[in-house]
Amino acid sequence: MKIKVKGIENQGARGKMDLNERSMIVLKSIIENYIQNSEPIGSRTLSKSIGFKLSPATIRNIMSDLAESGFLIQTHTSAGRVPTDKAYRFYVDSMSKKPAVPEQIKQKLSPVSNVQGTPVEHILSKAVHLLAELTKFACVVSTPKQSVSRLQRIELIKISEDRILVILVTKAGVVRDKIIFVKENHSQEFLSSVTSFLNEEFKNHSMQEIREGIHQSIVSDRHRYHDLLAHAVRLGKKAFELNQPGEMFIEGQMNLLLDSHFHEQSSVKSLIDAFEQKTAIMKILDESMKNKGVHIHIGIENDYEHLHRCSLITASYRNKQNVLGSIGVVGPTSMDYKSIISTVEYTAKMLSKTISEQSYD
Amino acid sequence: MKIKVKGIENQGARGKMDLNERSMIVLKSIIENYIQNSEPIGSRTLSKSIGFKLSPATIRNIMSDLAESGFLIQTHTSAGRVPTDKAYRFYVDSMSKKPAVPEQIKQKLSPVSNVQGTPVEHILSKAVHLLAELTKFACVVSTPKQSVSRLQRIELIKISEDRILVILVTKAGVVRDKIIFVKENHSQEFLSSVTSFLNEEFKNHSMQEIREGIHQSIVSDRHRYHDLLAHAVRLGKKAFELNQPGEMFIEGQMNLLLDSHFHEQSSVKSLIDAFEQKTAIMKILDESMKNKGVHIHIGIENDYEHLHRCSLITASYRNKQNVLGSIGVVGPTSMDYKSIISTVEYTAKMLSKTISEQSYD
DNA sequence: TATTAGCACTATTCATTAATGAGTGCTAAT
DNA sequence: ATTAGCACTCATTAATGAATAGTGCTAATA
Repeated sequence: MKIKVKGIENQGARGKMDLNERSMIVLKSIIENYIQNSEPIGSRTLSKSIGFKLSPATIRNIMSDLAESGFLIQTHTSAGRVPTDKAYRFYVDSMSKKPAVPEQIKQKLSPVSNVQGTPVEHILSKAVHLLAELTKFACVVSTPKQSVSRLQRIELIKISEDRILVILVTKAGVVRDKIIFVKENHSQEFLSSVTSFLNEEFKNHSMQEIREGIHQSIVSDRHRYHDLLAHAVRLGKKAFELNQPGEMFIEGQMNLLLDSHFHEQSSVKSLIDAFEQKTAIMKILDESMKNKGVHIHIGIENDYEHLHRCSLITASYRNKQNVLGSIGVVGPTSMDYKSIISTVEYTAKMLSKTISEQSYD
Repeated sequence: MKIKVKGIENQGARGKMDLNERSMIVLKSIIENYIQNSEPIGSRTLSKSIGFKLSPATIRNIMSDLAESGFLIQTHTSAGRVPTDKAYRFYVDSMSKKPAVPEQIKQKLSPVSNVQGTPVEHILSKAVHLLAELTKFACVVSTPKQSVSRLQRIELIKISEDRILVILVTKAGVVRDKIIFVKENHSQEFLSSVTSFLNEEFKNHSMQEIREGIHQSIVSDRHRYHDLLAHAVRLGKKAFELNQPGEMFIEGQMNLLLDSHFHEQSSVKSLIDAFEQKTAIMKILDESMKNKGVHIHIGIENDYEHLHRCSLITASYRNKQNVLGSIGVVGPTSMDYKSIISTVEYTAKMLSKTISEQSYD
């Protein structure tokens, strides 16, 4: 969005400008100043810092209007005005195209692609760690959802008489393991048969499909296997049971404490709660997987009350086939949206690239 | 350590007591009070709260002596006196036998044993989470050291032409995976041969041994395998290469912020650094694996400067065969050592029990 | 000789006050 | 429509003083 303004930088000529657009510029200046300095700017200072000539008094009028429309609030009479969540929303919505990611940031994120060959979890944790370091806020990333990823391979390993170690490898490159307890003492050979049966049968199917279809599929194949069948059904059901809820890595929580906006005791407590009980943030990350691009949740827009003073910037990452999870930043509503958004976007892109390259299809 | 004191609770008869022992009691009272209330206690108040009759003036003399011997410091004249790290050290060293773990705490930790069948990492993360919840401090746990654990099984799975997924299962029940890149395009069948060869050869050996002995062992077996050999050596070397440095889970960092002792800006910053760069804490956890029992590091005793205002209580956990890692609490030097120590000890015990039960030997 | 009472002294904390200053709102002039 | 000027508000800061909690020292005491 380009705003045309006549007479800028020209003291003498006062160009005609649409009031609306002018107040937008003022609003943006206020927001940007607040983002930078974390304290309200006065009409006088603003008048000086703004690009074109406008007296403090005029700016006061504009500010007054903006306050009336809900873009600004005063904490008390005669205090500077501070942007509301509505203002931030306007700001990000009307944001000119995201700026290019600075070379410096790209460089600092480059280690993400240097951890190829390591488990996906390591890549994620590397990425979220770097992102936290760069943004100086708290960052989160969700691990790939098991349900959507497709099976690459299953292994059943006999551990003891009554325990079998199940290893699931998904196309996305995620390895999950669990132990299942069985009553019968199967031989390793028998398990190998079941293993190859399950692999043949279910390779390339999503976990969800497998779980839903495990009965039908096996039943229809009845003629090929005999005593194997009953056991395979049982083992298979157990093996594919969803055991792990979505996980989430958090990094840089402490960063938030250094941020001036969270110095008040009450909001610190809120944040602790929000991170303690991870569900709310997890939900936002999940939501973010449904659509492409960067998602922005500003303060009060968040359903969860403890996050009302935070903004979340999230973006999903994927391999060639599926959206796997998402990564995001949790910071104060007055964060520097411009740079954070592009940094998150870039990180997600890097992540997708790295993971795709070592995905198994 | 039992201290015999005559005349306690008896105003009239002033029993003879060794001055030293009496001052110990005073010191302990001061420490315990400070642990509880986080603020210095005055001679007058102490005189009232102490078990036996002793005037404020006498207590002042004793306190003065204690200060001279380095057990107490005054932040400034006419402020109450506060225990030094030396005092805490005395306190924990002279502590009477650890109190039994309260039933309530046992109950709250019981979920640790309810996660059997899940990966070891989950058990650890559950334990450290609960510990943080109970102690209200930050808690850490190190994942099992790869080097000491012994091999249960290795699997090589062909992923693509040039990539092989290696899955290592240790006796301790830890599953590790990594991808290795190869130049030759091996068939899955060939990999199976290598797999069984490696399994036969190395099962029950520690990773360290395997890594060190992989040459000799294979060479001495030369007669049994032919072309397999060269590849097996290469693959084996790659597969067993140490790829992951010890990991560590952290929980409840935020708890520290609510603690009154860390409210000063400076010490918060220190803590952030300490957790950011995990090596120092990791080192203490590693150290703790060398000896049995609970380890206590008080403030200045820590090598790492950022931890000078913290105490760490750690204990190792193990399976039937090996010490695997350790778990610990990071809190202010004025923590309630009595209860924290026994809680950490109990948690480590629970952890050992749970992990032993699902270990593979 | 060890303990205690009493008193002088000191430093923190808290509430009050006054000065300062940044900022707005309104009105009249341009 | 814009601006200058002025009155007013409220937060922040520093200074003041009273109250408080604490020690150190000395002389009296058991």
